[in-house]
Formats: sequence, C-alpha cells, structure tokens
Amino acid sequence: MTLRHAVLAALLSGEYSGYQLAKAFDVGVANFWYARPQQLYLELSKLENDGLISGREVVQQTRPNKRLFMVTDAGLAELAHFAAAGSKPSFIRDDLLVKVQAVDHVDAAPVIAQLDQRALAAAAKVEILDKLLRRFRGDLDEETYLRDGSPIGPYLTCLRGRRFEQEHHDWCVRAAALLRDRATRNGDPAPTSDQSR
Amino acid sequence: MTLRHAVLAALLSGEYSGYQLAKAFDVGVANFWYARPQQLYLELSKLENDGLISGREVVQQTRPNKRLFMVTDAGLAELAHFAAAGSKPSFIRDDLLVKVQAVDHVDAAPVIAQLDQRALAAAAKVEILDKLLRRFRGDLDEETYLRDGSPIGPYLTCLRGRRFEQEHHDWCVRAAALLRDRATRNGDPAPTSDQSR
DNA sequence: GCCCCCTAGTCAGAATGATGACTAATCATA
DNA sequence: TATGATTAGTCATCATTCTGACTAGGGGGC
Repeated sequence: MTLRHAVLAALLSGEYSGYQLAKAFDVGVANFWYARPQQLYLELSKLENDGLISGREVVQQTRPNKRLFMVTDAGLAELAHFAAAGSKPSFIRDDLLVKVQAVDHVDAAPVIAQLDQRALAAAAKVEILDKLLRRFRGDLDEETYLRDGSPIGPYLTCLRGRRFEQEHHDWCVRAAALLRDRATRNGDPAPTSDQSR
Repeated sequence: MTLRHAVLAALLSGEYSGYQLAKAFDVGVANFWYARPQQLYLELSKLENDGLISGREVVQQTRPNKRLFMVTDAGLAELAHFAAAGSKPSFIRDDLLVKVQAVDHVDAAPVIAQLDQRALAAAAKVEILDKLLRRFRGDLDEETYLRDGSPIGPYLTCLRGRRFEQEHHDWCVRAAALLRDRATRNGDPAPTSDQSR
C-alpha cells in the first residue's frame, strides 16, 4: 500500500487539490510514483476518511469549486511510521525491456521503433526535470543547495529521476542503433523471425 | 498483462521448470521483471492452458519430479504480437524514494539506514550482473559482442539492469552521505552505519 | 536422532492498481 | 457560433499482483 504514502509525501510540499495533484504526478512526483487522476481522487477520499489529510472547500467563480488537502498530524505520524519500516527492493518493470529480451526471436523493427520513441520521451522528461531542479535551486549552485538548500527530499528524488531518464535515454539510443545495424548487416528490411532455436 | 510476456521471454533462452524460473527471476530476468515463485507457477499453468508453452515431466530419483517448459510456436506468435503493440512509459516505483521525498518532515535516521542497506544490495547486484555479462560474452570484448554476439536481447537487458543498479547505488551513497552531513551539522546524534534498533 | 534448508509445487483470497464512462461549467479559437 | 480544450471531480468494475499457508521427500550438519 504505497500510493497512499506517495500521495501523503506529495502533499507535504503544500496544499493541493486532486486535480493539481494529478498534474504533479505527471511531472515531478512521477519520479517515484505514478497514478491516474481517478486513483488519486480515490486515494484522497480514503486518506481524508482515515483522518490523515484534511480538505477545505475553495469556492471559485470562474471555475468549478475545488477541495484543497493538507497533511494532518496523524498523516505525518503515519508517514514517519512508514519511513521507519523496512522497504522492498526496487526493480525496473518495463514492457519495452521484455520486448528487447525477446528481440532475438521476434521481428526487431517494431521494437526499434519503440526504442526511438522512448528515447525521445526520456529526453523530454530530462528537460522537464532539469527545469524543476533549477527552480528548486534558484540562485544557488548545486553543491550549495545540496548542503544547505531546502527542501532536500524532493530535490534528491528529482535528481534520481533525472539520472534514471538520462540512463534510459542513452540505453534506448544505443540499443536502437545496435539493432538497426545488425538488421541492415543481415541484409533485410524485414528481419528473420527465427534465428537461434 | 505482462508477467505473462516476461515469462514467455524468459523461457526463450531454454527449458525451465517453475522452480528454476523463480531462481532466474531473482537474478538475470529481474532486470526487467520480478515475481514471486507462486505467481510464476500460476502463470506457467495459464500459459500451458493457452497453448503458448508446453511442459514435459522429468522424473527424478533423488528429488521431486519437475516439469520443464518451452515456448511453442503459438507462444512465439503471441510474443511477436506483444512486441509489435504499443507499450506504456516506464517509471520508477520505489518505496525508498517516497521516504526520501518526505525526509524534510520525518526523522531522517531510519531513511539513512535504508539508503545504506540499499547501496550494499545494489552493489551486490552489480557484481552479479557483471558476472552474467561476462558469461554471455565469453572471450569476446563488449564491442564485438554487441556487434555480432548472440543472444543480443538478454545482453541488452542485462546491460540496462547493470546501469540501473549502478545509478541506484551511487544515488543511495550520495544521498545517505548528504543527509548524514546535514544531520550532524544540525547537531543531531550522528547516525553512522552502526545503527541498531 | 533432530532440525533446518533445499527442491518442487499448489491454492485461495486479500490488496492494489488500472480503465472506461460519466457530469458540468468556463475559456479560447476558428 | 460551434468546437474543443481546461478545470474539477465521481463511480463502478476489471485486471493484476501479492501474501500466507500448505504438502512432501531428501540431504547435511550438530
């Protein structure tokens, strides 16, 4: 049960509505978790029911009213408890890796196409995260921010996300180039589907 | 539905029993997916029911009998279909990142301890993957293997896994050092690697 | 002789996450 | 003056994953 804690942790940086939170989960927060808006709304309801967050209605004229949530003391305690408990090892879980794993036995062309796409997406994500990191830092250089800046948690997770996306990008580019090279050297626009069985 | 395809892709490299597959999912295959043995047994049953793999009983005297599975032509077709279909973007989903995100608001000590642990685990994983990569390569150097070696799919996913673990390790080490430094400068009782509670 | 670990596998059910289909008002654009 | 995008949110249900408990025999160490 960790979407719960991811939402709690995300709410630490300020009051958010479900909608705003959904936006955040598409950029910054997505470094450590991701969820669709519907899941977030649901989780927010549950959290409020359990008294871990409290919401207040904000009436708006030009837009639909919204509910802003903030973490309660009980919520903080829950987070502290979660932070102190053991955590399971992390691992990649990626469709595309599964496809690459099978690339010796299936048509490589669509896999290469997806690697290209992913590389682009990852590059875009890197830029977004760079922007976020700069916004955190303000005038400070990174070394100084890491030593004294605040908040440090979100900055660190962003940094991790940035590295991850960078690595992902580099790997995609390299793998695509490599598979393309192999395909052309094998002299086929449509690679054979049966090589080593 | 991708544990299904992860299992199929893993079975491409040879015949495995459920038990052996479970082992593989703890090391090499874990680069792109992870699952508990129970899930694997279940998935293998389903796959066999759907005719995507076929199993044969192997009688053993000293040990319980086992069933070895291999991918059928229908299974290969399914994989090809899967490889050609679109895939969702990948992202990290990690308990520990959630905890770091919250580290400005909760006690840092247990988080630091977990970062230390994770760093060790990641370093161990890197060594395992290095060994695996060397076994793939045999006498060839990496450049040559990437150009002409076989299989290339598993090698590439291993490479990705290795990079991921390396990055994870480096980040954990850095984050732990940083948080420790901040804690001591704030005059807290310095939590060194010697934590016991 | 006892106990724990390893091989090998099964089952049921709880927890968690994902998806599609809705409502409803405002704003910018063509 | 339509058309579509944006803000804001709800509901029901499906899919997938995770967990604990269980069976069963053999081998190795104390």
